[in-house]
Amino acid sequence: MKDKKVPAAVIQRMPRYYRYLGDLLAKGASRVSSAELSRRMGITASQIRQDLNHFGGFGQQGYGYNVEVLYNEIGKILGQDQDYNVIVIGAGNLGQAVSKYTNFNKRGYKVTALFDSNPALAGTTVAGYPVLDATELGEYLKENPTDIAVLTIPKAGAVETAKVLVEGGVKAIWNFASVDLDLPQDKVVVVNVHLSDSLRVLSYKLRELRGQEDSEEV
Amino acid sequence: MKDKKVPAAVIQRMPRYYRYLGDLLAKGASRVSSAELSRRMGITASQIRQDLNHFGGFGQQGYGYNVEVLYNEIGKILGQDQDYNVIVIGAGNLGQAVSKYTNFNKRGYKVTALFDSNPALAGTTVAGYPVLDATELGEYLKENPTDIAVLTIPKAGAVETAKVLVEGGVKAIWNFASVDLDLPQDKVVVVNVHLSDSLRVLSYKLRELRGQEDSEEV
DNA sequence: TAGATTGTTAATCGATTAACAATC
DNA sequence: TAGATTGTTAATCGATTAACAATC
Repeated sequence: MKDKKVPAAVIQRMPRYYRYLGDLLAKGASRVSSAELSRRMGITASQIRQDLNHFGGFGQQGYGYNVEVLYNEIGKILGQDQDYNVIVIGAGNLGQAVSKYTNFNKRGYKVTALFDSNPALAGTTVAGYPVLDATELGEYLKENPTDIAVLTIPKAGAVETAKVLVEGGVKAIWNFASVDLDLPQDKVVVVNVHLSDSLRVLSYKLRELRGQEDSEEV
Repeated sequence: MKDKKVPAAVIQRMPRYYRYLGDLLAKGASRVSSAELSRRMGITASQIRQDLNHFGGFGQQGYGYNVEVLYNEIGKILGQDQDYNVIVIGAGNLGQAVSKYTNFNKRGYKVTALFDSNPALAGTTVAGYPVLDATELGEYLKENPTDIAVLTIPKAGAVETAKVLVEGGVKAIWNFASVDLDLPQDKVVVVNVHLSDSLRVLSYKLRELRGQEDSEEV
């Protein structure tokens, strides 16, 4: 039951715990030990216990963890017990895919509108959500408090648009643009999904793997 | 010019260096010091030099780094000097978005086909690429050597499909399915893009930010 | 040559793992 | 009660930062 700042590495692992516990729950498991979870997830039991204890003592000596309780507790930690108003900036391929992503809409993330700078798209709908003109963004945010914005526009306009979002009171940006936004940390949180970075890491690893294969062929 | 295994954290940072150097190059900068890059990127100059020296001594004392040389060197490290045959598994929203993603097709990643388990989609095309029936995957791979597969199907079928990919000689999987694949590391490399995990981290941070705001309002 | 900046070694910091007393 | 397993402290490991000699 500590309260120091939780390390980023720990936070990154929480959704993975959440997934594995969800799977166990779906299987009807009622309890799980850190040792059992360790085997399934391929990380040490020690790390699991350390990680969880950043947030509280959810287990019980001699018993382990109640799967449902732990699942729900982690859900709360990850804000899965709340609803969010979401707008999607950019009605291109990626913006549309995110808007339509069903798992996304199911779980409390409520898309209210998309925005695009292409005037031809304004007035259309995507998966039933209205597409508005990008110039209306600031005005829209005044009337429609929004928790999360998904940025799926090219990097050229991303930094500028992000400022409008922050001024409009958006508190969280899910950034798919290939650029680092550099916004005031006390006003807004950002999580980057740099797909091209990710693909380059994959390409690095692929080359590395092939290098190993070659050296074994001697 | 060492050759120990490069830490994962370093590899994750390489694409970011690559982006910043690309920007500098576009601006016409010919040289850059680690101190200058440090200021721009918000990380220490020491870390930059340490990171780069995992791969080689690309700089010159008293001068710094030649932007173009360093950009190209990192490009090689990240496999950006090669072409890749790519297939996309799942012709849903995400699969289509990835297939159409222009930045992706521009840079040596050549989509050859999509696969979908929905027979209604087989025979159609997405952005000019043929959509084939998922049952043809194994056969296709025999005749069409493929470097990279992009997995954009629901987690239910992902593990099974991944096995077919590995058997078919695919060496790299870009995994968008919300599941950990657990494949033989000497046969295939995997990079995960767990979007729902990413969104949960954003939700965690949002809650954290709001908690700070509240405590300041006292 | 003098100044600048790297490459690399050494020091520090933080994260992971191990160990074990507490306790269900 | 005896066995199991947590929560937590201590030990280890690895990554980041600092310092500086090498050198362009």
